[in-house]
Amino acid sequence: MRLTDAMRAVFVELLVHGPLSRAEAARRLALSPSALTKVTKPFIEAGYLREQATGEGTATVGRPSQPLEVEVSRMSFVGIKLTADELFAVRTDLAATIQAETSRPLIDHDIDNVLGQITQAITDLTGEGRPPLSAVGISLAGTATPSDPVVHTSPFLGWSQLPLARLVEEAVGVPTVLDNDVRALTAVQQWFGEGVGHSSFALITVGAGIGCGLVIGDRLVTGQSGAAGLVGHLSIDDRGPMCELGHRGCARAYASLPAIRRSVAGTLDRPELTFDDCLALARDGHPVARRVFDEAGSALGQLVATVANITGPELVILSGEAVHMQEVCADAFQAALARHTHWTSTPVRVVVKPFTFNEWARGAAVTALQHQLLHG
Amino acid sequence: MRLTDAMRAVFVELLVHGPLSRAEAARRLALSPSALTKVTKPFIEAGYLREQATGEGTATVGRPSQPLEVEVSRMSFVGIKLTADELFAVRTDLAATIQAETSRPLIDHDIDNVLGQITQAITDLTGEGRPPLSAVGISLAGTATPSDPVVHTSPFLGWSQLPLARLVEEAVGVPTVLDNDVRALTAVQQWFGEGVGHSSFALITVGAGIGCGLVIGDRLVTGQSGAAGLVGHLSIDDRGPMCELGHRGCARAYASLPAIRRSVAGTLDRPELTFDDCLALARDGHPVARRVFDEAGSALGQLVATVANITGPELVILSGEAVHMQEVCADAFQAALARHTHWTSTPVRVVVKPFTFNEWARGAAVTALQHQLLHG
DNA sequence: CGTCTTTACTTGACGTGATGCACAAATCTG
DNA sequence: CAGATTTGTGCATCACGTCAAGTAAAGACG
Repeated sequence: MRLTDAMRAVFVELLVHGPLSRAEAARRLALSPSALTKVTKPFIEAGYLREQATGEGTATVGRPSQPLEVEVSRMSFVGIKLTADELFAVRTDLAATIQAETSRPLIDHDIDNVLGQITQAITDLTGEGRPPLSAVGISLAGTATPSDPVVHTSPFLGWSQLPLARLVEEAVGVPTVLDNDVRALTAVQQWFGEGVGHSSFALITVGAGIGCGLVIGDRLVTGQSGAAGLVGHLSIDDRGPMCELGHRGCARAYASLPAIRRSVAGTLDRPELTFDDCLALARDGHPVARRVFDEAGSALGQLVATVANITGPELVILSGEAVHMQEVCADAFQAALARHTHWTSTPVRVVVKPFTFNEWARGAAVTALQHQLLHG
Repeated sequence: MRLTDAMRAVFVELLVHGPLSRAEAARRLALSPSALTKVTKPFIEAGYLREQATGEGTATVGRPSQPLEVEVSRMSFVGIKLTADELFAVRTDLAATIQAETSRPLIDHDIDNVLGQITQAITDLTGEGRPPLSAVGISLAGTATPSDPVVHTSPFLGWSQLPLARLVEEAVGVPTVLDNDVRALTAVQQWFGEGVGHSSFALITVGAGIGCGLVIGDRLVTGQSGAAGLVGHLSIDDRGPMCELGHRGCARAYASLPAIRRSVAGTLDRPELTFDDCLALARDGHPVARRVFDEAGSALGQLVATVANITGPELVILSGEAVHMQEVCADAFQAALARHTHWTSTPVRVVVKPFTFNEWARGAAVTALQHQLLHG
């Protein structure tokens, strides 16, 4: 089935903005109603769209509308997140709902072994009787972009100039795209999360490091050779704690999960404390933990304000493995956000999104999904 | 003459990327050669395009190409920059070349008086025998955007909710657009300056304040209600000089023109010193001036690195009334840029653009020009 | 209870805007 | 002077979306 621009636009609109009547979709996309009947017919015949059971709910004048819905099970995607020592994979449907997941350790970084693990994970997730796999997405920390199938340099995997997407594509026989991990998470928010309905927003992730993904003018910002959103080492002040690169007072020294844990556990000389232990101490009012989390919140607030001042997003989404620290440092965060927001603006709206680790792999799946629907 | 998307694209391509043969333009825009004959014919007939005199220069096989050139005198624009106490206006042709300029003091901020000054300036610049005025652009500090004809709040002009573009449009009878001053400068660079050929770049201006304009994915970034690029109060450190809002070590306290002058003149207790006097002292190795300019350069380097880390531009353009201080602080600038650039990236390429004050008004003209060609 | 109004959807004729193809034009190459 | 090569043009064609007209399905109303 050859797709026109209008067909793609209609399908994506229905996928992202839920069931819509033809009339409503036509209004939103500035198309004629007749265009919509024409455009949707082949999708319905091929089973990609379906007419919703008439809800008989809203009593309104005129002929009742016939909402169209994407048949989300009609396509299937696998997303894979690579870290230095483990591989996480999920299978999702068209709505990015996770259908199955798996993970496996990476013994070494030899490309043949990793490739084997990847193909194994994919076959595990896509057995018999399931909708055929449409595309695979792979995300990793570093400067990958979907428009380029090769990993140029990956410090922690020790790869350079590795055409990973092409290798996987040849091994599995399915289109494969590569992307930066934070950008992949941003793609999830853009189509299926808090970003829906916003033409510009920023996603800030707090976890092992601090990341930032940007959507501006409805487009995910890539940056030159994939290097945008590098906020981890933003200078907060010049007297604070030190990061592993020797930056005093940089954002990840203040607010990353390992830095916070180290700071509390180190000061108390209790190396066994986990991050959540530290968080519990702060919740109980322990002065050291409180101070560390307050400073982390302040650092994050300043970071969010800086990103917002520069890019002017409608919304900032906070997420990552350590977002739940907001429960103890929200006040410090808001104070710093207000203090560092440019005086002519009001502080940007911030929403906190809870985070589970498989979200990383889901991001990779959404990257594949977007690429397939927009450029497939 | 009704314009199709392709016609607009071809015209803009020829305007921005200089004379091009039909064949070359067709390749760049992914159109068929025959489309180009068809598209360019009405422009040539109406006198907007012209076939260049055959240069007989480049000896190459095949039929020689017939480059097309925009007849830049065919349209005319006026750009106006408003400051608290003066109005600067220029008239330009289609290539944004300044044809005439004028300025006049603003006695007060009463809207009728200002409107009178504006219309007077426009009639001064557009006398008899000149190509008819196509559009007017007005730029001012603050959060204006071309999509909205009203000045919502302008702190230093004391206006709020003033539909300035509509008023000028009614008074002069020509389409009028409003924009932020730094964004207008960025538009000049995008189409007629260093930004040509780059799909993403940042413009940093250093003058009375510090501004930032962004182009990402070939689009000028506006930000929510025009609030992007607010880098002036970026925190550089927390011990440095103080700005007028009481921020310690913020960028404008380190690197804006008045702050530098105040810092040198104040320390030396010589209030008569101008900025250029201070610059001369630094050039001569005066320890106080040297230190102040070095710190300004460092602050700017850190600021540029921060913007580049977040948005990943291909290029950063430095401009503004005080850029020429680079002649004494380039080393400090480069060192700070390298130090604050994210470790996985190489420092962004920076070019310094000399600046004359009428550039502000030229920016407004280019805003009008872009708006006219893209949406007129 | 029938008729009117309102909104949703469908169908086929039509128009617009770009393409493909054939061809002319203008140069260099051997 | 006969290819080779590239540019530019005219015309048939085609693809994609709009327009106009008509059908469908509900509530509103006398």
